[in-house]
Amino acid sequence: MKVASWNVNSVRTRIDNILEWIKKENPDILCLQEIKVVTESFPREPFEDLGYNLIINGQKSYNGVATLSKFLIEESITKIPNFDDDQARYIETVHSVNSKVIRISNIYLPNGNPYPGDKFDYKLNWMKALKEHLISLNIRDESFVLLGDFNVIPESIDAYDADKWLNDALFTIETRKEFREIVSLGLNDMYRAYNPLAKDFTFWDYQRGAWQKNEGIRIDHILASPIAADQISNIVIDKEERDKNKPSDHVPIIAEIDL
DNA sequence: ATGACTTGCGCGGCAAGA
Repeated sequence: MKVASWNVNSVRTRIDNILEWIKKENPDILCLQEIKVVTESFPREPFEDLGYNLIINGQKSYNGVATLSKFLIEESITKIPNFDDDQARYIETVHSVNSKVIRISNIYLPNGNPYPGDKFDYKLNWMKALKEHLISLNIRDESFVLLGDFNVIPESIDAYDADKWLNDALFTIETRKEFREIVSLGLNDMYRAYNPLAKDFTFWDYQRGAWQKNEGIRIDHILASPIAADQISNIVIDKEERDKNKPSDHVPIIAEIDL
């Protein structure tokens, strides 16, 4: 089955692109970030018509995440437990697939700029709360995938020019340290695992002709527990989507997972 | 280069993104 993540930068503005992409890729589970709409106004029907069950965690104007699944969603939560968050950035779901299960956390991790400042502190606190929650889950003992827009450039190879990002909240040493601590709980960066030396990106700014100059960064990730990693047989970044009319500034990342 | 895009909100021009 295909599990995908995509920061769509407004689900209502991007609806035609998303539906066209779904018809092309036919993902079984699709995790969206930055839907920029309240839950009640999410355009449910076109997705339900394509056979998806929906869990939506929306917010007015900013943020918001949605998880679409062709499978039965047995459990879902829309908050990181024990973390008081007034922004819609998390959905955790358990999907029942042919009598097997997979747990998926769909995240829109805070941007954190400007650095330093309150927004950066919020980002680090959010990451620490996520880490504490992942510790409480026994992710080493189940098929677990953590995916979404991390707003983290893990290593220098993940930016067109890392020197330009040294004091940015996406790449500061504190951000990368916290990311490593999350990975160290037993998660694998699947795109990097399959492409050890690739300088590939998932985001290109709308400004300065960044796409045309390939000045991108890799900040959308699919991390997998050991059991899930063994179930993943391929992972791709669909950069062609960035060339479409009225694109999101992020492109989808898709994993092939067979439970 | 102080900007440069794009979106939501809401109807003028910010805030936020990364």
